[in-house]
Amino acid sequence: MTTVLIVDDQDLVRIGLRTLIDSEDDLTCVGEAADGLDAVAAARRHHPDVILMDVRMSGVDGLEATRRITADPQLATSKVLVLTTFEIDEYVFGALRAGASGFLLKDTSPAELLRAIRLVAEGEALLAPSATRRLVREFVSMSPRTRQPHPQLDTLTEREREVLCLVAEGLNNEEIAERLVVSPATARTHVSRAMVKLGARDRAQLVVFAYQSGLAD
Amino acid sequence: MTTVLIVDDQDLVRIGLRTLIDSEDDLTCVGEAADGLDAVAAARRHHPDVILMDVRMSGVDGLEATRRITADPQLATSKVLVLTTFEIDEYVFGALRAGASGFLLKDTSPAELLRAIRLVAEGEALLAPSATRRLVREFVSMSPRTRQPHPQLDTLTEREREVLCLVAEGLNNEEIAERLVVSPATARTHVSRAMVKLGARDRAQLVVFAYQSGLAD
DNA sequence: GAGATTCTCCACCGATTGCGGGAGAAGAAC
DNA sequence: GTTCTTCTCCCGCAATCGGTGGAGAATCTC
Repeated sequence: MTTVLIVDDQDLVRIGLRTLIDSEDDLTCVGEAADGLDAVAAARRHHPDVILMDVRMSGVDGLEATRRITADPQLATSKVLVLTTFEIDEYVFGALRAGASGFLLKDTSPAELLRAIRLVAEGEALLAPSATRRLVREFVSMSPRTRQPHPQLDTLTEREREVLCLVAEGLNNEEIAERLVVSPATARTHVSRAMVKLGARDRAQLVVFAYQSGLAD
Repeated sequence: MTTVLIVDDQDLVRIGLRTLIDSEDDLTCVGEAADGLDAVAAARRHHPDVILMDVRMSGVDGLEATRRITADPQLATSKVLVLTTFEIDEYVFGALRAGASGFLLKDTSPAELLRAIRLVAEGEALLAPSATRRLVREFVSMSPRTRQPHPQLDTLTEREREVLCLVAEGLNNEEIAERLVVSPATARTHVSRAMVKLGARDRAQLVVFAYQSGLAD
């Protein structure tokens, strides 16, 4: 039997969800909460398998409550499924960063919602399709491969790129020389060439370039 | 009517998918391809709404084919739904970075697959639950908020943090002074203090710190 | 073999930088 | 009122740094 905690500040929504859940043989609603503080307390009391969490609530909101719940080692077995009327990037990403296992809109069909509860209880994750789209878009834009390396990087020789990496670690010329087992003069030459090619005045600007081009992380 | 292109190197899989799709009133299979090159050619010929794409194929694989298709402005209306037997991070993330709108496993139920095709055709995204979990985990670990700022950042005064940001832009002391409308001597003092507090020897090391602490991007 | 590229090293010079130390003014905290 | 913090500014010194020019050796290309 999968136990569910319902968190929503609207009585009607809670009643509807409870009715839906209790009508299923394998699901049971073990509690309700109307705000974030209640939610955390109820979660500690009941240790539900799944917590249906609304976002917009007075006082401690759903995202903060989710953070507190997922941060609590005692509640590691409780999964949070965020359920909201509004689909905003901030909500979607905030919920996932807060540790939510799922994100659905309230206009989801009852069948979908029940399926989501079961999936989340099994440890899987599930997002509304539009939320998935947002997440994917964000993921792609965050991906390092999207950040194509500056074309100027190709003008550097192999050795110069190597030196650039070391500069980006904060090493001075002497340390670079040690690492590469060359004379300090050589290290300086490479650094100088890299600066000319990349239009940098400083080694500091080299570091900036290295990070922004994705050479360093 | 939603048009579908099936790409898979196994005849049996293509036959099964075609039968499934053509049995639906609102879906029709307009073509098949057995490898990546065929897939791109067939897509250009038929402009399908949705392309079911296998990953593992000889020659040009599904991910590369997906990249070529999504990179083609002529094929902007075609959505790619990746369908594979193996769920590997590399496949999931690679598919999304390549521009896929969906990622499903071949053990998905026919009903789910059909639903996914319709959702993708509508411009939504859909992932297998386990793929969603991987994506969410990756997303959270990539998120800047996870990368908590170094505690040493708090030891800096407001002004010093400000100066640090400018150093991280590659500015020298004089330029920093101009920006903040103070004398170069003041800028140098702030930079020096920041270096002492952060244990940096160079302004280059300051830049490294700024990027790694998330102060700069 | 000639030419191009790359990696290696050196010398010199001026400029910026980092370091130490000092100091005044304004505001907050006690 | 005193103390603390922060922001502001200055001087001098040694070190590193960046710029310029030159040069030998190895490798690869044509």
